[in-house]
Amino acid sequence: MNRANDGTGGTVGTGGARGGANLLALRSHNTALVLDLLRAAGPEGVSRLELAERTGLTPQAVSKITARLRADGLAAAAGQRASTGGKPRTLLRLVPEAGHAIGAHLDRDELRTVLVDLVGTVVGERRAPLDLGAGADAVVAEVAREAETLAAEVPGSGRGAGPLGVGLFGVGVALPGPLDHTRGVLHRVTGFPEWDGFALRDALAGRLGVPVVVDKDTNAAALGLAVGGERGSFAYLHLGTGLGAGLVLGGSVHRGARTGAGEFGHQVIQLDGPPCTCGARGCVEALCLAAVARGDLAGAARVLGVAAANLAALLDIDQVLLGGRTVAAHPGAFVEGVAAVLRARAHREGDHDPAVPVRVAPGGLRAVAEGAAQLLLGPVFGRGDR
Amino acid sequence: MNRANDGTGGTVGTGGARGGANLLALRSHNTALVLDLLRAAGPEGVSRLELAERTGLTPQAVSKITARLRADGLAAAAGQRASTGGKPRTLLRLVPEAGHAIGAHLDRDELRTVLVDLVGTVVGERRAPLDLGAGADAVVAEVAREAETLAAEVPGSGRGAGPLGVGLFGVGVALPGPLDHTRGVLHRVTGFPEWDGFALRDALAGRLGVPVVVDKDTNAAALGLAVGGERGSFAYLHLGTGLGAGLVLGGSVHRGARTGAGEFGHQVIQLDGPPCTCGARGCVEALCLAAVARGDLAGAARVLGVAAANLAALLDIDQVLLGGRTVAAHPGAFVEGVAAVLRARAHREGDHDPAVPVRVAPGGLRAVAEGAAQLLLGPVFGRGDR
DNA sequence: GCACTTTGGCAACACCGTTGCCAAAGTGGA
DNA sequence: TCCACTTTGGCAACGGTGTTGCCAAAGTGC
Repeated sequence: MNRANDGTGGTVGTGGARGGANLLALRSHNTALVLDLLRAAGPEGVSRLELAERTGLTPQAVSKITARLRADGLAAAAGQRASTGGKPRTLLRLVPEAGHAIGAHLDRDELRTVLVDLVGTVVGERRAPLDLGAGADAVVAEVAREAETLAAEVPGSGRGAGPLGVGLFGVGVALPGPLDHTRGVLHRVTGFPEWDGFALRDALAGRLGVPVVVDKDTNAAALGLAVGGERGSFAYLHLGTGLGAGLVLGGSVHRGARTGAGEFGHQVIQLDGPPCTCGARGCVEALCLAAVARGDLAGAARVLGVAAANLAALLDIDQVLLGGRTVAAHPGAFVEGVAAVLRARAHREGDHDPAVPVRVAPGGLRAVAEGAAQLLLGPVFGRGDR
Repeated sequence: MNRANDGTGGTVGTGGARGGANLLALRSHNTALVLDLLRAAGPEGVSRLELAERTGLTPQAVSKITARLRADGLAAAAGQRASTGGKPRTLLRLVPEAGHAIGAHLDRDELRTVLVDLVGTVVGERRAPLDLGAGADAVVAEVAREAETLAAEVPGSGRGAGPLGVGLFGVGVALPGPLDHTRGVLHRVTGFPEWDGFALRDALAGRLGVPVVVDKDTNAAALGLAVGGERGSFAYLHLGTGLGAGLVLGGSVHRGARTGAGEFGHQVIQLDGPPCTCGARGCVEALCLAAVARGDLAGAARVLGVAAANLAALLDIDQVLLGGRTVAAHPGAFVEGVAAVLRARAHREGDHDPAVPVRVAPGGLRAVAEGAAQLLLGPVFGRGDR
């Protein structure tokens, strides 16, 4: 009967101004909070009282919210906890099949698409070669074809399916390069000027008949990690054919006003250093990739570490996560090299704070595609834009 | 009768978890939104319908909220707009005398305190020499004395005055160096080890009997600028005896989990560059101050510009604001030097985006003290932590 | 003087989380 | 086996939010 999320996201107030909130927005907010905790709890489930404690809501409010979710088929009972002297707590879990989303990762030469259920589990995956030079129409057609093939696996789905509770939420598309996340328009695709200003979101949405969201690959990966359980604030550093970053501050992806945030590769860390393809001198990307090219992994990691330490100090983040093909090829060398720089910086500046931890981002080469799917699922759990 | 803000700030849910919202939180949120627009409108005022349009609330909701504010004495009628064929719109404005806050700026050798009214106008100011070496008790006593002298100017105020509608909201204290904003504890005061771990907030609050908030000088200045009308996201770069930054992202100050964000002076921009006092090499602060010391203002500005361009690219901010004694001494040279680097970077990376604008921050040497007062006033207008 | 437009308050309403209450479902001791 | 006790969680009533429908008030313009 009830809708857990009607898609309006509360009162509108379009534009830059902060918006007023009404009762509908209040309900969506609290419902999203509960859904987020249900998802985080996994198949074991959580009790109502635990949800109440962790949201700050009263137990009765949680009961009302979870009753709606159960009526909508989004949540279900999952056994009960051991008694502590009274009636045992009933555990609730999210129903994974209650919704799905598709994530598409347009890499330089490969298209990777995944079908993800409501809890974020990948339940379908496809890979296909990609040729951006074939033109926008051909690429859009190819992405649509792959998405439709995957979508056919969703029970009761198909084009035009409802937004929630059954079928497909939509398709998230992640790709490198500057673009406008809010409008879904590409600014520039390096090496393929015919893509400049292409309205990818509308083209794909018009063809598929489901919502489409477009974002930078690094932002998608960062969102996927944030939804996947990484807490607090962190930076996802992606080292592949280029170098970029996705920033998560306070649990939300920071994109900046023009989706330009995370421009990490062209951070200058060597005044008057070697020239970069961007025109500047001493960019991390140029220094790092040059070191990789000559086989100097320690040098590449050190350079990356210096830039990561700059970022960590500037934003006071909780951890640094590394990903991308180049990192995947030599994970140990990069993690240790970057961590060494962060340790040195922390010890020099004061004894109070421990060094920012560095890890390889979970998810591997599928992280971007999974994150792309979270562009649609995230808002359901309150992980939308900010 | 009614309280526009009861200080609880909605449901608690202390800790890192995102909190649930109840009706009280909803009301505070919308009330803060309306208050913020009233403050931004200035003495001319705004009409109810304009408030409704800009918040996304219905006119009737705005009427209810403004009726409460008028009953509380926070808002009042301010004439009416010209008719457009019907009943003319009644204009509403904030009552400046409805509340005050004190801001204290503990600089290296000077204590500057300001008394600010509800709309942010400075209505009192004091300056006194400061000697951090005199010990915590002496400094706390001195700050308390200055604050009490200023507070005496508030009609109907005094110690223990109510939090809203009459008297003093509290005292905001801004000072350099690492500290814990949430607990009001100093970590380290460069050159004065006896201050390590001093609970400044509690010491001062206990003595004055009003709420006290402590923050870094750069964060306070950035908050003051954000409340003072600077829109969107920006960085405030403070170049005085040291170099630091305050970051405003999406209208709110970004402090990071440990109030460490804005560590800008020790961004490394020259690998294996000259050693810095922090132990690292090639920090902007060392490079920039060395250039200033040898009279090379263009060089100092260029170095600052490189670091500013890194920051602007990483966070996709809307503008860069410069402040601090060194900038105040040579504003033209720094603004132009930094702007030149940002222009060059923008043109190299693409033709779409114009360069990030650079300006001298308004407020001058009083900006930090004014911002410190906003540490108390800001939350009333929804500009609290995030 | 009258028709019309526009503002903004009053009253009724739907619905949010909250509170008070109590049935259901367990434990543990007699 | 019974009973006192603890704990869970649903039902009902409640206060208070923004919303809707309605209309008096206050202007303009013919």
